[in-house]
Amino acid sequence: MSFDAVARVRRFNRAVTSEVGALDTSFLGRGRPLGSARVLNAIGHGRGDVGELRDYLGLDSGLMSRLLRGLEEEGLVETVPQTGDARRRIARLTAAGEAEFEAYETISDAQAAALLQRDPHAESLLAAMDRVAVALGRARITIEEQDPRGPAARVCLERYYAELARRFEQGFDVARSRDPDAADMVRPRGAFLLAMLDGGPLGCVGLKGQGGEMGEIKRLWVAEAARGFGLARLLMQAAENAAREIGIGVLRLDTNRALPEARRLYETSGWTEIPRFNDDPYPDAFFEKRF
Amino acid sequence: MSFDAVARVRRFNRAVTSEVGALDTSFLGRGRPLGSARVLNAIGHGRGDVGELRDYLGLDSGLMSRLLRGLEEEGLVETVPQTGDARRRIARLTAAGEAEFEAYETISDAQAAALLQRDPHAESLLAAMDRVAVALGRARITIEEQDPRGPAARVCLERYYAELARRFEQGFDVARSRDPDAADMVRPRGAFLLAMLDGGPLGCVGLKGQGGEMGEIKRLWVAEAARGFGLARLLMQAAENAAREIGIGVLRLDTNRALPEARRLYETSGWTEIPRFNDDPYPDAFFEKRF
DNA sequence: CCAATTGCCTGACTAAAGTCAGACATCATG
DNA sequence: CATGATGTCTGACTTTAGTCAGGCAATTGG
Repeated sequence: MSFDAVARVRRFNRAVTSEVGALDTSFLGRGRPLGSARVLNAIGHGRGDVGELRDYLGLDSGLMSRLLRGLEEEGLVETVPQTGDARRRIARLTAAGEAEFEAYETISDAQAAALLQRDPHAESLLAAMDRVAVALGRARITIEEQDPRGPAARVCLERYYAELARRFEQGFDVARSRDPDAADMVRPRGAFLLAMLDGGPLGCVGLKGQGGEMGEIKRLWVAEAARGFGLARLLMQAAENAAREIGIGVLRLDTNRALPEARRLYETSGWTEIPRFNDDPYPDAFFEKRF
Repeated sequence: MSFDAVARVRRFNRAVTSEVGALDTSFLGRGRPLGSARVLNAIGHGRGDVGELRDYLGLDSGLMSRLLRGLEEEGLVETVPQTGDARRRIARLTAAGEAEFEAYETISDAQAAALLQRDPHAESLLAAMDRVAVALGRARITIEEQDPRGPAARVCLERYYAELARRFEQGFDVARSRDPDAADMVRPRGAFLLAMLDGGPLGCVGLKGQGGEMGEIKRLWVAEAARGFGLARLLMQAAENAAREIGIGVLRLDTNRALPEARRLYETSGWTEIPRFNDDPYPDAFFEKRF
């Protein structure tokens, strides 16, 4: 590694600290101390369990309790005992709290949008941010099953199609391809899996079923920023597990020579090449796996 | 811009905040409140002037004064009146302060190194971090004249050569090229300019003189993360200004078709193509500018 | 040389953040 | 059903951070 690698990381830290600090102080603009604001936001983002909150924010139990009570007195939060274990408490936003939370979200969104706006090449900035987020948050990546028509899935699919269009010599048009029916990638027939980090998608794979024991893998894609971490393998694993649950015993897929990394993945994870099994104009290689 | 651009920025913010927070709390591990630690580090990084310090850290003058005195009592810092204006004061580290500062630096460096180490593709992570740092710190980029044999310059040149090797079909070997003598790129004969952000280089350009009114532009390079912001143009402008100061009235340069963005820059900033004027094996296009 | 300004310092605050010991209710278990 | 463990809350702190009004010395500009 070149001498200055560490210096480059530290330059990054410096640049980012001042930006993050700016966000913090802008939170103060709403007349609430940072601590309370952080608690309110964490609750708004779905962290209800008081213990989990304390853990996430790294606060002492006494301080946590006091902050919560402060928010309660403002009428922004209410806490109820957890059903099943009344020692634990769950905090949730009241209507007023929801409104206040939205105000903070608006501030954050506006700052993010402003940053993108003042950059002449926002797309490359976003890609770089994704890359950094993955490096820092790798441990938090999870595989989730979601509807292929949901927003996160749609983002993945759009980016997947765009990438195919870039990489195939003849371009790519979804309409000409054998686009699987969404219903075939939802239980009970199939499944659609997403790799998620902090609420946003990083990759996807579709398991298309037809009710029988045959299934097909479709739409395997990983965001460029998240490549090289074995995510594709994880997604495929999850898809195979789903197939097993659904009762599918034979999986097929098609691919193209313009995607050598995909081919390598299949070849090293138990797939065998078979003759063409469809008339889709794009693929030129076909694989099968039984289990 | 796709629907989720803002969401991606916010995911980045979240990932980075926890990392930065971790650094902050690790600073606390040395038993000093964050405020004092920040002052100590700012001084260590060469920010001596008390007013500048206050400005940089965004602190009230009273608080600043108190923090400084605290550090003085610990024997880490001493302040002396500025020669010329005894109202202003300059803070500098004592030997003990230097040692303490180094300890903080070591913590930061170790965290940075650990981050790189646990990433399977550190080079791409660094590139992404550079890209983000540029986006956030664009306003802080400056053009500085430095020795072409200094560390920052050497980093640039190495990356420049590596890029030529990647982009030229026949590769690139400095030894075979007309490598300018460093002394020709230092005053009084020439100059070497760097685009700097937060102490690290983002690009460079060499102005090679021979004592006469002819000069040559060499080694124009901008880090990939900083392209598209007009840095090359700024560097060229600075080189021309330096040429004017030195008494150079005619500038030449050579380039290669494998670098179309360079060619475009020359064509749109007053350069005219001329016949080959040297026998370097790599260039295939030659330009001149008079002023 | 006098008045206004500048740069830093001090004292006297307030607010926020963080700590710690114990109280209290609830839960799990033998 | 007694016992210990768990999760949250309360009260009584200390430490940091931040604010504001003046004070003092040095400097600047008539």
